[in-house]
Amino acid sequence: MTESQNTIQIPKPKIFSFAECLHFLDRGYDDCLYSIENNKVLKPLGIKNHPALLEVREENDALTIEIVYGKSSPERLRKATTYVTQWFDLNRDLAPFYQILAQHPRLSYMPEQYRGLRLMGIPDLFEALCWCVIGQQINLTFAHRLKRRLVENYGTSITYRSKQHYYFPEPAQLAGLTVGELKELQFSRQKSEYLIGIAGVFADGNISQQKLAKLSETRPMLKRLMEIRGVGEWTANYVLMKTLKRMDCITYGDTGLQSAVSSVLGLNRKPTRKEIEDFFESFAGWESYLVIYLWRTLS
DNA sequence: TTCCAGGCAGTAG
DNA sequence: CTACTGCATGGA
Repeated sequence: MTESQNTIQIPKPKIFSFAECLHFLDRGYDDCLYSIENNKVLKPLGIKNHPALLEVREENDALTIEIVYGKSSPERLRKATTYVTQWFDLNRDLAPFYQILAQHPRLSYMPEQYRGLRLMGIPDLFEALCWCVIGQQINLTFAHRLKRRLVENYGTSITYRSKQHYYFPEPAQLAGLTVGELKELQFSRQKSEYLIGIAGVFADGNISQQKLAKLSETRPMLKRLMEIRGVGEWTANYVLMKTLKRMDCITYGDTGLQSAVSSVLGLNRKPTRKEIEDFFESFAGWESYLVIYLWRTLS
């Protein structure tokens, strides 16, 4: 590898559709943390003090990552590869999941219909938790608007081709905010308190992605997360599937999930917790993916 | 106008 | 344990 090289290719896994993944990223909401144009994704890479902008695109049998802004090096290309691999969940073999789907009386259409859709992650735990709090109990359009205000006010950015590309703010940047400052951005008092509190425990090192990962199993991770004020069962399950890639998470209470399950079961009402548990029973070890695929039926 | 959205914490029984 | 309520705002 030469010093000037600024691209690297990742072989595509067996069951993978870049188009399905892009469909998720670009399903009509205004996300401020990446941008999509001509089937290419632009994303600032989270290496502190060394800003870089990645472009991810599909080329033949590979995903190509190009560092289009900032210095490239073998080390940074390695980090970019790790990041994209987590983001697109490239190291997972979906065949066992598709086998279960194929046997399901109502979901056997999914392996074909949504073939290659991956669990698109949020590799950073702090960002994932904040995003959950922002999204709690409000519609997704408004949630994206709130996130953009937060990011544009308190995050750093790089400018590339006269467009700004933002990093999510660091915990320390949000920990010092006041409720009043966030209320000016139209955050509710409750959301403001939750966000500032979460930023505080991250800034203090009280909790971290590494510490959480050391708990090694889903249940203690859920318990630990739910000790944080503002983090309930929905949020804890959401971040475990999106950030730590736990495969056995069900976002109970999620209105979208309830609506999808209700529709599949033909209930005409909200499913009970037990009905959701029963529905997921044959998907042991793939619950998170089933949630993602059920959400896919809604968009 | 009314209802509710990818919830949570607090309270009452 | 379950059931209920207040929170806050904008979309549909």
